[in-house]
Amino acid sequence: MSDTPAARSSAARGGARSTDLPPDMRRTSQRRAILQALDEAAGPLTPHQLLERAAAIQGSLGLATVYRNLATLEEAGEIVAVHLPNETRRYELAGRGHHHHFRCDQCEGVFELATTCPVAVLEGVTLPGGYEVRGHALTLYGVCPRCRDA
Amino acid sequence: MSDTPAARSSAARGGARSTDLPPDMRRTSQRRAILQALDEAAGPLTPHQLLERAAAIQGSLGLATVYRNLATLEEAGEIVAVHLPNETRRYELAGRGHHHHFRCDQCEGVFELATTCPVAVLEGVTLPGGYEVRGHALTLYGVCPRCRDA
DNA sequence: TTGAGAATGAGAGTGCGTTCTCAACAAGCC
DNA sequence: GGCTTGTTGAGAACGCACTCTCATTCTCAA
Repeated sequence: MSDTPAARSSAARGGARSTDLPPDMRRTSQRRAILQALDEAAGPLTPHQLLERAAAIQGSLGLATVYRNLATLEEAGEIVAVHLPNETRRYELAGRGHHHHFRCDQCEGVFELATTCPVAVLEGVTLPGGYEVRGHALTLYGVCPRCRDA
Repeated sequence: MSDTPAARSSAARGGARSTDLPPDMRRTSQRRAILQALDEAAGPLTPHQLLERAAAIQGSLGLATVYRNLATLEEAGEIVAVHLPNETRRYELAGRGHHHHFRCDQCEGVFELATTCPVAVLEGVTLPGGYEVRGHALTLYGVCPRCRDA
């Protein structure tokens, strides 16, 4: 647990990020648990994963609370939604810069990658056919280290 | 209509591809209309788009027929499903080789790209962290030529 | 031409992610 | 401590993509 991407990213930001809430937002235990779960994750989480992990931190909480807080926190710019092909929406903490995700074919987990983006070269380019590129979505698939070693 | 990607791809394959059905599959007018609609499209289509376009070719047909044929044709290897982030499943004719898609932010259309793949370099590579890459999904976003000129 | 059975169409049904409702609770200002 | 009001939890409700049902129609081998 000491060198997971989550542990590293948490350390890089100085730890107790989960208390950084906009001033007009009440600091409830549920909200803090949701942010803590996102902070400790190695990649973006689905609402159901978040429900599970936040419940492990906080006691128990309702699915409606998770959805409500995701909407509120996204609007406040604290978190961002992550869409992967053929997957339900996931969420991760905002402010992590441009990065992509890796999805393990075996455990179906999604992880944040630190690899430099191979698609950046196309940004702003007009492709043959006249398509003006303004953004991209890249997901890598394969086997995560945990599943390979298992 | 004479130089769309669809027209070009159709011409490249010699035209009346839509009659190439597996021998154990009955050649109904609905089935032919579905394949013709896919053949004439500039990119993958959703079941509803397909319903609309096949109906324009054939008269009218039911949504269940579209879904049933998509499943049958996919199983037969005639078509492939295309998953884009935050979009419902789309379908395109099989055998078009490795390519990616461009989604227009304005008209929300999805187009097939002929651009060489910038991610191929990562195929088979093990990334820092131990992630073994075995595949990828890339979608480019921006403005299509039609919307830019409009 | 005919008959078996594959395919169709319309609409009801299903599954799943997400949102709404409303009474009870709790954060935070006075 | 008391009060205001934002927040919560449980479950019903919703929306949408997709599948099933079944009577009818159509394809195609014999």
